[in-house]
Parts: sequence; C-alpha cells; structure tokens
Amino acid sequence: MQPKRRTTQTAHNPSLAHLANDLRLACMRISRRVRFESTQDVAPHQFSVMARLEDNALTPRELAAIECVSPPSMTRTVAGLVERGLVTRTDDPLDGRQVFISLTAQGASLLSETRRRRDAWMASRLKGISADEREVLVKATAILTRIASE
Amino acid sequence: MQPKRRTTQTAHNPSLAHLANDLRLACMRISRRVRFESTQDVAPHQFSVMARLEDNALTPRELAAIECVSPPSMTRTVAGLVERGLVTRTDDPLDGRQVFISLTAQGASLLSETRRRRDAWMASRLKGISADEREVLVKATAILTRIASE
DNA sequence: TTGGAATAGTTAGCATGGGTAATGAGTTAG
DNA sequence: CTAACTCATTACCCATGCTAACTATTCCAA
Repeated sequence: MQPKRRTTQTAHNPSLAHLANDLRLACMRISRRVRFESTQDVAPHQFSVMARLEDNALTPRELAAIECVSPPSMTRTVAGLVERGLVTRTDDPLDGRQVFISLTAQGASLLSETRRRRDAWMASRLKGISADEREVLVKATAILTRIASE
Repeated sequence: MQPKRRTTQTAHNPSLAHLANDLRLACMRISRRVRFESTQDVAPHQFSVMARLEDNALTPRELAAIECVSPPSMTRTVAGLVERGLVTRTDDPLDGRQVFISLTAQGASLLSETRRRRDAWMASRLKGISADEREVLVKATAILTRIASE
C-alpha cells in the first residue's frame, strides 16, 4: 500500500537552492514509489545482501562491512536467507575460520524477479512521456548517476 | 557512514528498458545518499510523522493511516516524539475519544533544520555541474515530480 | 615449536519498532 | 437506555539492530 501524499505542489524555480530541494524530493519520491510498488518477498536488508552476492561470494564479515551492520546482525540476516534457501554457506578450504556466502539459483531468480518488477514500474511510467522528455531523462540519468557516486 | 558501492558501471543505453533501470537506480542512490548524509536526531519514521504535522494537527488514527502503520505503532511513535518535546497532544473538545497531535516549536525547528541539511547536501552536489547540465536537471525534475505523483 | 595475540563467526542478552488482540472511555444508532 | 461502534491505549509477540562474551582457527614472535 502506498502512503498518502501531501497535496503541496512544489514550485520549480530554477535557482540552485530550489533545484536542490525539488530534485531531492523528486528522487526520494521516485525511490519511495519503487520500493512500495515492488513489494518483495524478502525484507529490504535481505534484498540488499542478496544483491551484493550477485557477482561473487562474500564472507559474513565482508557483507557486514559493506552493509554497515555489525557481524552478529549479518549472521542473523544470512541465517534467515539460508533458511529460505536463497543463499548457501560454504567453508573456506584455506581458512577454517571463514565461510563464504553465495546466492543459490533460487536466490538469483528472486533477485532478478524483484528487479524486473521495479524496472517494470519505472518503465510503465516512462511510456507516457514524449521523446523530448525521454531525451532529457537520459541526460539527467547520467548526471544523477555521477552525482550519487561522488 | 556510507555503505560501499558496487563498482559495476551501468551503461546508459537509450532504450526504454535501460533508461528505466538506470534512472530508477540513480534516483534510489541519490535518495539513499541524502538519507545517509543528513543523519537526523530522529528516526526515519519519527521524521516522517513530524513532516505530516507541518501544516495541521492530525489524530493518531489519521497519522497511522497516512504512514501505513497500525494505530498501536503510531501511539508508540507519537509517545516518543512527545517525550522529546517535538510534538504535543491536545484533547479534542468535541469528541472525547480523539486527540490531536501537533508540532511544537522545537519540532518545527528540527524539521526545518533536517530539511536544510538535506538540501545543503544536494546543493553542494549541484554546484559542480555546468549550466547546461543544470538546465537538464531543471527539466528532469519537473518530469520526475510528475511521474512520482502519477 | 609453542604460547599469546588477533581474527572469524557465533551466541547471549538488550533496545526498539513493527504487528495483533484485548481493554477502557466516549459516541452514536435504534 | 442499551447495544454497537470508534478511538486510543495497553499487553504481548516477532524481527532486526546493537554490544559483550565465547569458541575455533590462524598468525606471529620468542
């Protein structure tokens, strides 16, 4: 369910301060909508962990560092994912202390399905816009991506 | 603390599907950064409630509906805010069952301070871009705002 | 070689924020 | 005037975050 929105209409004043405010709000609203629309079967923190495991297996410690949570919290998160068959634990043959966590086929499938749904929501919104507007968004996407990674 | 980012570089293919994916990710990353950078003194759910109270007082029930949480959860959230002096309870003189929750001066101040910090982060990012890029973002903001409210 | 320090993961226990069920006070309909 | 309903709250449980403490393993230096 989507929360009610404020009816306030923000002005689009071209000044830097106004652009900052309006653009920030727009991004936050889009982000919020995407999260709401594509209600996953996994909690946000679980989804985030699964996404990190897409390319290569990681240890619980690495996952904890990446996700900015404590190792015990990651232990629990991983335990939940293991229980649901979305990731697996593998002992490190070289270091008996370590464990590798990797996505299962089921986990990879759930991950891509969730992404597909999120993209589908976004794509459905983009269908209604003009070619000019689309061009603007293509350019804006490059700028936003750069800004977000600064 | 900001979580580590994936090093994957997303392509900016102009196809609709790619734009949907890239734009969605860009918005989500901006949103995430804004939330991380402007670490508030209040938890996200508390901040959200305070923002709803900016224009007019609301009852706990209304707040619960708007925020998509159960009434007991809202009771607790409001209790926390009351304890910190950020909102106040006022009995409804017409209906003895109801209570109105409204922002205190301190609450309004904290709210605007948090917004100020968020905008400041966004503005600092926008300072480094060219006039052309800024123009693109102004146009994109209008489109994104429309899309988010559809 | 071996004993202490460091590291990885986990377990134990606590705080907080979500939920449902039940309660008490107040309002409304019949 | 009573019964049903509504609002807020309380009681209690689950999930997820934390720190502290524990076990197992590895590393290092005497």
